[in-house]
Amino acid sequence: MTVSRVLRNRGDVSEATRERVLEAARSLGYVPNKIAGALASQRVNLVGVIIPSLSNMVFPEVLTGISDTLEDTGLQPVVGVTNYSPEREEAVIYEMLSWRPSGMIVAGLEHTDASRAMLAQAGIPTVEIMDIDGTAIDSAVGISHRRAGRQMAEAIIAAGYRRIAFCGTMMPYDHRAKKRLAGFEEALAKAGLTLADREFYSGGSALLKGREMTEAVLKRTPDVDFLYYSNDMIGAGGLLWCLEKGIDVPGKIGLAGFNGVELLDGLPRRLATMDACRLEIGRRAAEIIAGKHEGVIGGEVIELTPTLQPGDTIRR
Amino acid sequence: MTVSRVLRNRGDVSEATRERVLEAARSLGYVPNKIAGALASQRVNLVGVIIPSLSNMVFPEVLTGISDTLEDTGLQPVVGVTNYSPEREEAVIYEMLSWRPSGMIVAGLEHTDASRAMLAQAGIPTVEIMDIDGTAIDSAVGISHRRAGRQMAEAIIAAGYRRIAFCGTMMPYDHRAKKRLAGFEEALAKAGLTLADREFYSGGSALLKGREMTEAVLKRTPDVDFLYYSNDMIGAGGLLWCLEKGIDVPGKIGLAGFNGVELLDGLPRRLATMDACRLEIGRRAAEIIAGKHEGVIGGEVIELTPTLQPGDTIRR
DNA sequence: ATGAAAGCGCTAACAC
DNA sequence: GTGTTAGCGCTTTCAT
Repeated sequence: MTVSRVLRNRGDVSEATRERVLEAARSLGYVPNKIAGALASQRVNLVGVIIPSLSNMVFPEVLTGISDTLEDTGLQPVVGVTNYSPEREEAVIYEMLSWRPSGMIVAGLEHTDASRAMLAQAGIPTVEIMDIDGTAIDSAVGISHRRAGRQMAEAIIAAGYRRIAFCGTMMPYDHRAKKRLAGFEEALAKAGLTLADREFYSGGSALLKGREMTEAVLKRTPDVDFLYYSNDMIGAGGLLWCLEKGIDVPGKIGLAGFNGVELLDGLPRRLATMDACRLEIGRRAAEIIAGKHEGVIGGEVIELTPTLQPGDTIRR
Repeated sequence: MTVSRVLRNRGDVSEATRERVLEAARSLGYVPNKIAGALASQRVNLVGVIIPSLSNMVFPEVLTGISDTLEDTGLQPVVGVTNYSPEREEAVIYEMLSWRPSGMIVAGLEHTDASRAMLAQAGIPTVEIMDIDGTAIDSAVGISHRRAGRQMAEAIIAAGYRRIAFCGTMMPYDHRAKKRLAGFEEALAKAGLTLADREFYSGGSALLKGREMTEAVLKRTPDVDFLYYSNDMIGAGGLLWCLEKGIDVPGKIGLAGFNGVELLDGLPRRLATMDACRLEIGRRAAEIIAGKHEGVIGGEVIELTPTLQPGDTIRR
């Protein structure tokens, strides 16, 4: 009826009735029922966002980008967390799709077959984010982690390091870290090198783990002259440890991480890293959803290019 | 019809038909429409969670607690971010309530009148988290920040420090930081002391800001012998700066932060801090919602007691 | 400019 | 154990 028109600023309503309705709504503390509205209109202003974790600052940052961009489109993000489990992801996707959102943003390109099928059949825009090394269901926004790893290896080799070791997470489902390492080793191989050592961890304080892993590697393989970390937090831990031990960085040992986290700005020395374009990825993904919303069709793949920040932990 | 019964494991359905329905659903890639279901059943498995920010690791951690606990209750968190703006919070609450969630979890006790009214009238359990210094709408789970500030001040004074300064955020709506400072100053006053200096910041890398503020304070008020930071990140920045400058910590200057963040474990020295019980708060809040769901009524206020971790940056 | 009526896709209650 | 029916609170379309 008329009330509905007023509340949605639709159709012609006289100023008088309009005022009356608004007043009544306010005094009654009326909150419309979107469930009924959505059912009737077949329109839902929700966007499902699925990420592996909230403990890793990377994802809250992507979320911030999404949230900021969506803010003035009338769309609302709904977040689901998978804990890096494909089965959990499948369940969360199912759950979200059952609310018939206007779009989905999902981290990564690796999903169960069922997940891919559901997303493909949902009839809504889907954006896979963070990674572009693989096949997208619909749209994708991210960087090539393979290339990022390769690039870092090339920079390290160019700087003259030869005994290079790797420290990273053990998580079997962190596909992006895995791709970075693959690209890294690929570039090493091309230069006739192989990893001098490698160390993995899971759980705990990343900064502390970085220290421990660094110590372990250097004890086991004392002639290592470079440590490549799968993320900045463990890299920062390694850096602090080296500085404390009085090790010459980057003279005797060079260090590099990945992500370009803000935290690094406050460290005694700037760790070499690579920006993962997190905010930008979030923004672009949200823009695609918001745009599709207006009628565009067809998947697009956007590759962002991370910049290598040499910092002060690679010799020049 | 029967299909509905199967999909929800309700009522008696023969194994045969059950199988048939399930099979059909699977092959059709059928995803039920929760919108229609919710409208018909007047039940929604969603819990609204409203927090000020995702950039501050504190909130993702609370979310993790909520998410973990809700996981096996069939309830799903839906996150809204306010950026510390009461108006935005009001809008987000309105938006969420319009989806008729089973419960709401909202950070803090300070809200606009309209927000409070909406939550009070929604007829669903509401849990205000993080803080208990004030009046709750329904239930609340948190710590007394006022008391936390007081306790830290008492410990500092007991350790013999007398020229005490404060460094913190400038955010006018960070009520909890404000309460900690109030409690802190209250305890100082009781000992006949006042803050020797104070410095505020907003935005940027917290670690870096911690360094800058520490330097600024010590330059302006060289006889300061203790720095109380409103959070651990800036405290960590201050600690790193002091260590680099060769300042005797905690001999010449003592330091303390707040939150008990994991990061501190990897620092060269353990910053004194106070655990804010973030995970526990998330868990308890989720439990209240999940419990109410089952029929209990009446608001309860749960005060958690943070423990002071003296670390290595307070003299003993 | 306003009202009336027909669903949206489910669930709940009841019949069979 | 299975089918039938009447809504849930809106939006949409069509009349007035």
